[in-house]
Amino acid sequence: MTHRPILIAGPTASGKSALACALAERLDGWVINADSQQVYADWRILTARPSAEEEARAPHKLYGHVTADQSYSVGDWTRELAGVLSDARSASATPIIVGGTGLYFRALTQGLAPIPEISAEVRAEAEIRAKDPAALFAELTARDPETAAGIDPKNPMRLSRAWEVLQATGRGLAEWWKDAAPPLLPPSDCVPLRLVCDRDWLYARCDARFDLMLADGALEEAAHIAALSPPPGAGVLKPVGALELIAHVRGELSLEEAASRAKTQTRRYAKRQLTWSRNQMADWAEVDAQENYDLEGIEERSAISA
RNA sequence: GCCCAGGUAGCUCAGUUGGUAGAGCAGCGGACUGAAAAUCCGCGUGUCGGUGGUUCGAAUCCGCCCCUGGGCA
Repeated sequence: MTHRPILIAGPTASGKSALACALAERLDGWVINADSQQVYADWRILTARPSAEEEARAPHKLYGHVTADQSYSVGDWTRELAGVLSDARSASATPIIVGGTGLYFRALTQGLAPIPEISAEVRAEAEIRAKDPAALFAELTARDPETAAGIDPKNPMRLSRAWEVLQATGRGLAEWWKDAAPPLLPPSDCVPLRLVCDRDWLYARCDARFDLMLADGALEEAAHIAALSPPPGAGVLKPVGALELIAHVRGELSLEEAASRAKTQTRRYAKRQLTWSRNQMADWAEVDAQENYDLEGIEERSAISA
């Protein structure tokens, strides 16, 4: 490998996959997915996975390899990524990690606590308890005040996670975090880039892209998923627009209404990504998504000086 | 042309007997440690159609005008 790994974080519909592909071609690299939804095999169009043409131009890893009945988490991703990075090293390929999931990038560059997998029984119990956030927060405050102090008292998912870890391992999250493993890729060992762009420009692209998804067969994908009848809350139902399109396929929502809601959800998602990027990745180098990419400049930054 | 109902936030609307206005959605800001395209927190952003009048004071009452929808011709 003659180049350091390149990290490309950007909001949905910002054109980051195209940038990654162009860089991979230029540097003999691999495009590696850092998007929590593009891992699902059954969603290609709705999750805006790289096209077949792009996949033919450079190797793409960790895309579409998770089946609809599987769950997937940042832990799964981090473990799989370790293997891919190792393979890339053997193949002398430059890893180009691209995606929109801020949490995945955080785990990658800052490390993840070695918390064991929690059993389905405990997780189910935690989910039930989280339906009463106030009570669960009170219990956590009593049993694990250090973790509770750092948790949003009204956020059921965060409370549920804190409780399940405490219940299953006997240790609180705050304790576990103190054992965080060193990051797979410290920022000093890679080139972290974040795409920035004008808000109106991005929103217009989100809207236009959803219409393209419909034209490309997103409804057929939704019909396929609907036929699998995944349980409510399944990971495969998480992509923006999934529930709306499935509702339309089932005749519960007009296409116009489904599309309108999905576009709104997409904009809200993009906004959250921008907030994360602006505040959590403030020290990453900015790349303007609206201008022609300076591939040469990025290559130079990535080059390992002898 | 006449009659009726409406013109209040980006949208849909609320606004009691006159005291310069508030909900939902959208939008904006923020959080985020194994569901993260998830989940959660915070913030009204306004010539109350226009204009003249009554009044200490008008989104609110009166006159005229403009616009929209419906009805009658």
